[in-house]
Amino acid sequence: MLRLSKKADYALIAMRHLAGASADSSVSAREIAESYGIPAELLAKVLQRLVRSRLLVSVQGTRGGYRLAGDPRLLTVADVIQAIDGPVAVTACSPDDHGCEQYDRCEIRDPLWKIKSRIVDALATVSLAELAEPAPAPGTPVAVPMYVRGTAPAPPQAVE
Amino acid sequence: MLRLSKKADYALIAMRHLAGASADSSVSAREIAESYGIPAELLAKVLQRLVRSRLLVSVQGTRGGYRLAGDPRLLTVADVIQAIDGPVAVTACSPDDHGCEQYDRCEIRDPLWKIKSRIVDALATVSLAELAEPAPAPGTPVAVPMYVRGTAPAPPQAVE
DNA sequence: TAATATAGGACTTGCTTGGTCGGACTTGAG
DNA sequence: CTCAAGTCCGACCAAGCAAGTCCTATATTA
Repeated sequence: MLRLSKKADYALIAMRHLAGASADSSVSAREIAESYGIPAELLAKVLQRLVRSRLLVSVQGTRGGYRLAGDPRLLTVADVIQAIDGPVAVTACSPDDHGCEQYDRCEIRDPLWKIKSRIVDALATVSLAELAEPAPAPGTPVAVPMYVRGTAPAPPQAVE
Repeated sequence: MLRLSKKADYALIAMRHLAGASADSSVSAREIAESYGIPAELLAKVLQRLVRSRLLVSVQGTRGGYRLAGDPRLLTVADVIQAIDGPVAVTACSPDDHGCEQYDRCEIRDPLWKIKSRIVDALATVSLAELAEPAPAPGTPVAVPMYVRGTAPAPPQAVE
């Protein structure tokens, strides 16, 4: 599995949309919802959470809406996902919180935590700017290392 | 989130345990379950699934149990997780199956698929052998690229 | 044959997720 | 000042899924 939640999907779609919009106009939740066929009330709640996480700023009142809170080249997919779904965690336990029956007997924590940090890394290396223009011309400087492009031949095993 | 299921946890714990056991003796489900405080019936079903996926072989009857089906250096965490939770998928849709309302409007698929393949990659580069000996002596040859060790700083290169 | 394994389907339960509703607050226009 | 459009935000509901239990069948050994 490892599927991310629909709310996270919606958040990414909206953030990408806003990354494409001009930086000083605000777009309403309803407008975005209609563009992509997303339940408006739900998207609203998602956007509110993004505001609370300081990824968006909201403009209240008539003709209000949302705007990115920062440079789309610096906001990453990881930021969005963590704002919605909470911190990425592969295991039930973390260095602080041993929320697991077999914590003391467990021998697989450490390697899994390493894997987790590689996953966070994968999420953090894709910026919203990249989402907004999915086919960057070769040589376009996008504040991100290049190994993210080049769809990883997914080594030995059957990926599916 | 991105949390993996408890069944997958149990599977990894069991597989690691078996990777540590001698290769020609079989270990029963109950034995493993008791070692780690895992519900026996549940673990049994997990192990059965691993047999069906050809990661384990089972020995029936009294003093039966389970054995790894292959070299622990070649079996990876990705294999185990995919056997239990099904193919890793970050999005609801895949190149074949557009299982999503906003498939045609959606612009974030491709980058997310790239991220997915990076995640699979992270899972596939950790072998059961590595799980079994979490602190490999420097220089130990374990059929796996070395950038997986060296925890977090996430080396900005290589991958391929 | 008795004891101990795996194999596997059916079922319960509790939490999470997706989605809805209704009210409070903000702004802009008359 | 007041009203309407629109946003913010918490509470609520329902369906689905994951975790765990139970029960039966089958295989193997002593």
